[in-house]
Parts: sequence; C-alpha cells; structure tokens
Amino acid sequence: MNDMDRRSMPLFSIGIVMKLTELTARQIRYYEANDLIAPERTKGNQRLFSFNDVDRLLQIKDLLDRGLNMAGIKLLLDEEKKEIPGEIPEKKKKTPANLTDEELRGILKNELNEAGRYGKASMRQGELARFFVRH
DNA sequence: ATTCTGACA
DNA sequence: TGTCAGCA
Repeated sequence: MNDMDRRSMPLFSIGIVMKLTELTARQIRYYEANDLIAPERTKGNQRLFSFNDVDRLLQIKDLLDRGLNMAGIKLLLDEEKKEIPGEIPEKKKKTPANLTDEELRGILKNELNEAGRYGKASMRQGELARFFVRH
C-alpha cells in the first residue's frame, strides 16, 4: 500500500477531527453537506475521516479566515482537485493556502467570469463577486 | 460516552 | 453557527 492510499484511508472519528482542526462538529458536518469533503461512513453511519479530509478541513478553515465563503471555497477546491489527479507537481504547486490574498482575488475573479458564462449569467459582475467573496 | 439528523424561543 | 431533541 502506497502513501496516497494511506492518506485516503478512513481513520478518524469526528471527535478526533474536531481536536485536530479546532472546528466544531457543526461546521464539519456543514462543510460535508456542501460537498467540500466526503468522509466515509461506518456500518453505524458514523463518519470516518482520512488524512486528506483533515488537510482539506484545515484548508477550508484557512480560506474561511481569509474571507472566502462556501461558494468561493468550493470553486477553489474543485479546481485544485482536478489539477492534482493529472501530472506530478514538478516544483511547488501553489495550493490555496500558499496564495497571497491578492492572488486569491485574481483566481476568484477568473472563476467568477467562468461562472458568469454559465448559470449565473444574469448576475452582474459586482453582485457575483459579493456572492463568492466577502470584504 | 459518542455521533447523527433535523430544526429553530 | 449554536444548540437542543430523540435515536442508534
């Protein structure tokens, strides 16, 4: 079994994850409800989180502190997820946590334009921005 | 003792 | 997001 498999192995109860991330059970469940994480379940329906889930939660916590709301975080995480599966990150690929607030704004702006081309086309740029980012 | 879902004086 | 209820 390789390291990647280990990182996705279901190991921790929500109680342990709470201590590891300093997030409340309410928050953790809320993020799952919004598809930011997808922890496994035990026979008894209890959540089992992997190292990846914990990292993801820490990432979410950081993004939240930096002003992003659920929608904005989902956009970033979804993109990051579709980048990693492909090639091997040669150098130091930038994860949302490594981005400066300005870079973050830049990326979000592009995401906004993209989103604008689809479902949210009716919303004006400004409104869309406020929909994803606060400040 | 823990966690889960649903709901809101 | 907190918190309480009623289960498993």
